Amino acid sequence: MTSFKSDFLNVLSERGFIHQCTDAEALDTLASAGPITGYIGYDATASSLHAGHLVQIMLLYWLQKTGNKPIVLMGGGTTKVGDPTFKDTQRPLLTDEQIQSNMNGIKSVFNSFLNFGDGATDAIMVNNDDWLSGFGYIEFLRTFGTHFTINRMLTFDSVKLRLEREQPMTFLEFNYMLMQAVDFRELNSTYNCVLQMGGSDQWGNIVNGVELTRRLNQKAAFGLTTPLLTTASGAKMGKTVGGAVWLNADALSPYDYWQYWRNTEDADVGKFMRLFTDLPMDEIRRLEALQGVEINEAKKILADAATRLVHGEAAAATARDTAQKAFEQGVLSADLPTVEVARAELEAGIMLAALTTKIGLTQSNGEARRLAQGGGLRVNDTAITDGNQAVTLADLNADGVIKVAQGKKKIVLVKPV
RNA sequence: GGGGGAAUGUCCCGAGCGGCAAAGGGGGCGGACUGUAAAUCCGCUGCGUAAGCUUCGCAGGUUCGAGUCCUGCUUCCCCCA
Repeated sequence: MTSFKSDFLNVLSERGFIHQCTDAEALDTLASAGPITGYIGYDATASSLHAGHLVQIMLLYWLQKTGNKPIVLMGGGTTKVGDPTFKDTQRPLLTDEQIQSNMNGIKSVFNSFLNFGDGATDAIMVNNDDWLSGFGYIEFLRTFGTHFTINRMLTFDSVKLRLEREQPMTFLEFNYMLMQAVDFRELNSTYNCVLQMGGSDQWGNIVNGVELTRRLNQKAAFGLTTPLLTTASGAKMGKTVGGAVWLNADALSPYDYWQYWRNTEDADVGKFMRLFTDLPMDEIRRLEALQGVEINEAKKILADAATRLVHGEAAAATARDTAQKAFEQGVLSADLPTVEVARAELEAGIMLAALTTKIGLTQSNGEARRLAQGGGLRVNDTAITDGNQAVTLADLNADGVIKVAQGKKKIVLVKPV
């Protein structure tokens, strides 16, 4: 592994963030000379970012930690077009209202990772709608269209893939890469931003921005991408029982978030600690070397550190404590996910299958029944194989709740009200 | 403009002589084994307590019966112009 002069690239490099870089040497020289400004763009396609975005967020985190200025670019404008990169089909267009509300949801998570403000290395957040929407069509074409050739655009993998699979790509989507390039140029003009980062799938888009900036602004500009992340067994990252691993607490509770990291495969522990925590490298090297049962300790530390970054120290501690009680001591903690059910319903007796569906453990009664048959449902730690069995107030435990579990890891406390 | 093909189980791929709730994968979930891991093995994977109900691009039609045949429409692909 090459050694760099700048802290920034050294950290990224030893932690495994770097996949490709347009000119690592020149970027290193620049970064070692003084603070640089870099940005990453996020399109507002959902109301929360998820674990898949985390690598990129960590890039901004380290950028700031090593004395540089991060810009968070909200894709208010680009989301209106929709990024076609490596997608098979066009996604439905979002309305302005949806985009706005998604952006509001996404913004909050950055506060946990970055310090925003007016200082030299304080992070700022900008919205590309501010400049993109202002362009007239002809003006846009004349200003930027002349710098892109169709010949070149068609050679990008992101476009080629779609064409080779004989899937249509609309002209609208085809314009996305221009808009992203314009973003970089705009940020370079306004904030002297010299670096765009992103996932490896963004390489083509980033390179376009780098070239456009160099050409129009006659300034140095760099691009850097992170490797595509999969777990050691090849699965895509960021999925869990309930769906994506969201970063917003209202989309995924800190407890579930903690659980996600706790369940990391052995082989991924070191990699994840490098990428998703700020633990010192010495400690990571020590922890990832643990073997067998001992590596579970490392996983807890990983979960703690990762949760702390997103949800804060207190939430991480609570999550760990809750998990420890539930899994290691077999004790219930009041902090487990709790759902309130009308007392009257329990009094009358509610079918187990209906109950699990009601509290979100299953999607339909039929699914619940099948699950039960396979031994996947338990009430107060007793497996119930008949989904039609009634759950009543008699099932309340000493704490006045009913513990319903789907499998071994998904536990919900039912509380009568 | 002409000719030929394709759309299947609300995750993906993909079989399907007129009797099909629809083969097989992948993925996901559950169980066993373990260490809240991986690998492996087993089970489940449309809705309904049930009778039953609703699915194969959309709308009609033929038939006792249609994913399967006919007509029209939509979308996509290929070839010719």
